[in-house]
Amino acid sequence: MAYPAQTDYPTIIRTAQRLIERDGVEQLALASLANELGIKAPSLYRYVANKNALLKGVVTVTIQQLFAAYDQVLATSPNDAQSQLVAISHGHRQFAHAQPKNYALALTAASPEQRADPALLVEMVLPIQAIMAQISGQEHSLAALRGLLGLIHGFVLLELNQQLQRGGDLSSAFDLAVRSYLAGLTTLAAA
Amino acid sequence: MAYPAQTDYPTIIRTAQRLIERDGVEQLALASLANELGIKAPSLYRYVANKNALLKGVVTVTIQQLFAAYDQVLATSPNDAQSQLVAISHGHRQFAHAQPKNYALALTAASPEQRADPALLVEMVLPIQAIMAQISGQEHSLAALRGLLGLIHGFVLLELNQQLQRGGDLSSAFDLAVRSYLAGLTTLAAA
DNA sequence: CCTAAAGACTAATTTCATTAGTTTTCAAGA
DNA sequence: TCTTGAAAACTAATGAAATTAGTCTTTAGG
Repeated sequence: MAYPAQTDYPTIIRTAQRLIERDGVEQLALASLANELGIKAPSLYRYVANKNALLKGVVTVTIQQLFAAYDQVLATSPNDAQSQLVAISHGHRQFAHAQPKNYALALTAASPEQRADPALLVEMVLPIQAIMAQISGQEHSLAALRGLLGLIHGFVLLELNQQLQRGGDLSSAFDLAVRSYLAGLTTLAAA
Repeated sequence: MAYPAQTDYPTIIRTAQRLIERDGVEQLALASLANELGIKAPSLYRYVANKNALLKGVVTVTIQQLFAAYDQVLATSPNDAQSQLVAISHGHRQFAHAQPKNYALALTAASPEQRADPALLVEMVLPIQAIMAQISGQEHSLAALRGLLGLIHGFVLLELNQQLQRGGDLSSAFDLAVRSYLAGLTTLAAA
């Protein structure tokens, strides 16, 4: 009905993501974001309820992008479960390295109000669980999946937080860790 | 010299830790902390350079407590490497559950200025690496250690961030994951 | 006693998020 | 064409927090 919008929700989220990746979340002020969009801070409130809601939006999009990356990986990797899980692990890690700030925000948001809807996570991880079941058996597939996600996520976070600074090839350490876990699963969980 | 101090650095850190655990970091205002200590906010600046430095102090102490817990565990567990690493893993997880807010802060502090000195981490983790070497061999001990810490840390963090909400026994899933990883290591890294 | 400096206080200042109230633009109906 | 109303933005104000500046108070040591 009136007044042409000078921005929109997707643009706001995308811009916030960009600023976060460039300067860190702590530096993200609504005024800077608005400025980047060519509007004033209060105008943002037409689109988001408050700053927490804005961050939750960013977090949600980031997680969707992560799982889109999963799909990419699956589309171009061998058909056996082992290869696929290894490929997904590396894809996950690469994603995190490509946008470390947003990745960390998405999965370790301090305030519950900034976290993504847990149901989203569940939905997106189901296909992976199916693959995992081929290795661990149905019975242990949820537990086994949790272990793998934990391993990937924890390793990557330690990297991103500069807590693995003693040198050595981190990519091959990661690869060894994932393969070891999967190898162990086949002997333990299948038994 | 003069004027009897109404507080001191250790007390400030301990009190901050308590408030963080009770209300979350986002809620920690210097005014509240000061109030809890019976002083006014500006007086805190006698003891810490700024809020980031305060948080870094909290983070450092939390990590020291975590590794003290490691020592506790090692003192009362069997002598074989496998048992010790499993015990440490569970001890780590229990520590995180006992003080989730401080744990998350300590290991995922957003701002680098709030993070603990990386050298501290290295120093404290060396004994664990020695144990790990018995399983993985010297050559792979650093990589293997990184995988285990990642696994533990990631699993716990997913739990704390409410991202493992689909039911099932998380303790046994954790146990399975750790044992699988260690089992896989013996076959892969030792080979 | 005096005094100097440590330690605490009050009173700004600054930076943000958020709210209130107002103005502008333009689509649609008279 | 003119009016109008509502969406979208703006300016100005409020309030919370961290931090800084400047001042007072206590007491150990001379």
